[in-house]
Amino acid sequence: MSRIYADIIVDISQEKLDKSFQYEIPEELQGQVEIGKRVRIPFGNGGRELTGYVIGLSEEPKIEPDRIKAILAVEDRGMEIESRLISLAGWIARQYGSTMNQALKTVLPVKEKETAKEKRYLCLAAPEEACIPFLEEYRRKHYKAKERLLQALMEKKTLEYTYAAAELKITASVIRGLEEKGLLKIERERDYRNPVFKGEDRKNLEISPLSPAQKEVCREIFAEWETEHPRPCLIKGVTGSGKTEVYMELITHVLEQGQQVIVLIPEIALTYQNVSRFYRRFGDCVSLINSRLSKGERFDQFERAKKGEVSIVIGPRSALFTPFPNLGLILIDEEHEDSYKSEKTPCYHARETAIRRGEMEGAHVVLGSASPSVESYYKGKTGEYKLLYLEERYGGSRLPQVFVVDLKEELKTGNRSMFSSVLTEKIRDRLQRKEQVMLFLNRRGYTGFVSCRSCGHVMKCPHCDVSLTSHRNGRLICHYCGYETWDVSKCPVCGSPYIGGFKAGTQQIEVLLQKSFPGAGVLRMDADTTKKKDDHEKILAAFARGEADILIGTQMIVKGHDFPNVTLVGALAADLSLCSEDYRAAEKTFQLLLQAVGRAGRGQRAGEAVIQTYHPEHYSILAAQTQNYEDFYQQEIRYRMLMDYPPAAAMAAVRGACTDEALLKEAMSYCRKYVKRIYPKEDLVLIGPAPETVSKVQDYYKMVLYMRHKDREILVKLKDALEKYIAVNKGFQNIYIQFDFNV
DNA sequence: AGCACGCCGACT
DNA sequence: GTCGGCGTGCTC
Repeated sequence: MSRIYADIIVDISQEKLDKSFQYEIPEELQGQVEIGKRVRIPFGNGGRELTGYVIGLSEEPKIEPDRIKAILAVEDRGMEIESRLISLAGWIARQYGSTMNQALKTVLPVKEKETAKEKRYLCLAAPEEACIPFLEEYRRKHYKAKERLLQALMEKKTLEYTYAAAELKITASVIRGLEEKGLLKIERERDYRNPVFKGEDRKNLEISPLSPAQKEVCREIFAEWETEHPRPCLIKGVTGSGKTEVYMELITHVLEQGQQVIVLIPEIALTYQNVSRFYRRFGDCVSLINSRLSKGERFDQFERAKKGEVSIVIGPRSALFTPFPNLGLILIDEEHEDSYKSEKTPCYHARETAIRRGEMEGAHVVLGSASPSVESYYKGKTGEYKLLYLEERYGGSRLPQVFVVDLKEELKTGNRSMFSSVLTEKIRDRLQRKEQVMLFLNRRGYTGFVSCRSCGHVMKCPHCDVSLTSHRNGRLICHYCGYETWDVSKCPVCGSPYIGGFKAGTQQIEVLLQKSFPGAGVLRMDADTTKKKDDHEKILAAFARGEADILIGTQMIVKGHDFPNVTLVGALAADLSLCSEDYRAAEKTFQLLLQAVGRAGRGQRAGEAVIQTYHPEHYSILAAQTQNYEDFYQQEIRYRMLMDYPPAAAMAAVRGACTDEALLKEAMSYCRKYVKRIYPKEDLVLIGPAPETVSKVQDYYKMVLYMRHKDREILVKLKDALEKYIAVNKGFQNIYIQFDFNV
């Protein structure tokens, strides 16, 4: 009879134990040990007892069977919700190519409990005079580590444990030595945490009745929920159509069933102003999670959720893992926002993961956006999601009027400045009327593409249809496939010498503005002026109070806040993101422009927007001008299908990092060769390896290999195989490989 | 993380 | 020789 072994992750708070261990299941625990269960296990030589998580069951012992120890006990405290989250972690690890340990850490804040709650400090336990003889003794005996530690302790009195370990290279045995001499004490300090939520005045609670359109959307969603296999619902609702009222109605319905709700909002929109409506409507059962919360505070919120003290959690991406015992609904607002995709391994996408969690726990998923991501809208159109429209703006506010300025024409008339004549004129007009202006410089993805200022031609890769990036060595490089060519001094299309990178920052614009409009109050918002956490809000608040006439900034300024007195929005160079080297460039450009344009004239006054571009004929610009999402989508999906980009096919990235460039290059090309060897069929497209957009970070060179295939499962299998290949190959020892399934 | 093991300088 | 610190590697 073959034995069954349990694969167990020992202690997820320990980075170094990032692998699973096999344990025997003793007779009396047979049947109790399942995936996701918490178990007590012996670990290490000292017979140390630890808690582990069962992540799998296997029949084959991986090491000699006599070295395998047995599970001591199953913790039944390990509630159902945790085991569900652990299976979700399993899915994340598989889907996004991370280790189980990394996935568990993303999903379970539980284990951070110890570290966040109890910070360990090393404290000097003897008076300084008493230490000096020891210090001298250590110096004499060349006990370098002890000397180092004691010296530091005498200077600072207390040290953080982790700091001592990392910076002073102190090991546990050294600390024990000093402790025995009575020179040092380890203090565990509890982080006392205050509750986040202060009671909100609910007296002025008024529930506005739903409009017929809103009612209809709710009715359709409820009808979908009644079906046997409810699909995720996608509400495409223009700004001002009252999506929030619909959300409220859905939430109320779910709460009435005794279930709980998770509301995801992009981090940037997670302001008090935005969530206070939820407090007013639902009161104390609402809990807010944001990145300003410490890990401990976040843990407390999760704990409250588990105990049933709250039933609505509002937060960013990470709030998705709130351990509600009976989750009924996950709402994702502004579902197209890219902050829903994690940039750390596992690079999970909150939308996909929410849908998975919904399936597993029988919770509904509702997505909302004024301009859904191409992927989601595609799924809506093909029936994978239920698509609902909320197109009518109430309050009758009008769409802003949008002017598109061709910068090529401006150049022809001799205007080489950042401001077209139309925009200059309109700014002057607003200043006179004491209305406000927002100028938006889209620098996302700007990495030095090369374009002709005369005809607008952009140097593109002949293989990938993305912009080439100019490098200091005088070469133009494609970051998708590595194609290289010489930089040009003349436009290959029209012969104009006005070809080069677009170089302008918000700072230069500020200077230019002050020159052109002396006396105008200008506020600038970019990475420089928002270094501290609150700077962002402070600038916006100052602008809202009318302390400046013009606000210039990067994409930060177009998200979130409404300014009723803003009647003009200018997008200074809409192309900057259009020409980034990313197949999503058009989508991102359209999204940003649509949002920017939407900032104009939110109050009673009619708004205007000016889009300056070198590509007035590009569909993303045209669609932004008419503010027509449908037009944009039709063009974009055609392009994606034609080029086999998602959602037509799945893409995965293999990202490598190494301090040795040559070694990295070789290793990455081996990856490519290996993948090609085990999957030689033509339907797999390999792109690269090529340097990453930012090709060197802190002495680490970075390269990426893209894999594209119709079937995501194939990519997952290839990733698994590649992972094994990398693990057994000595040549990969100093190379960090990361997988990203959501390119 | 915690523990054992083995290397190497210092001192009997 | 031996004592003991300190780095390294392993834990199913």
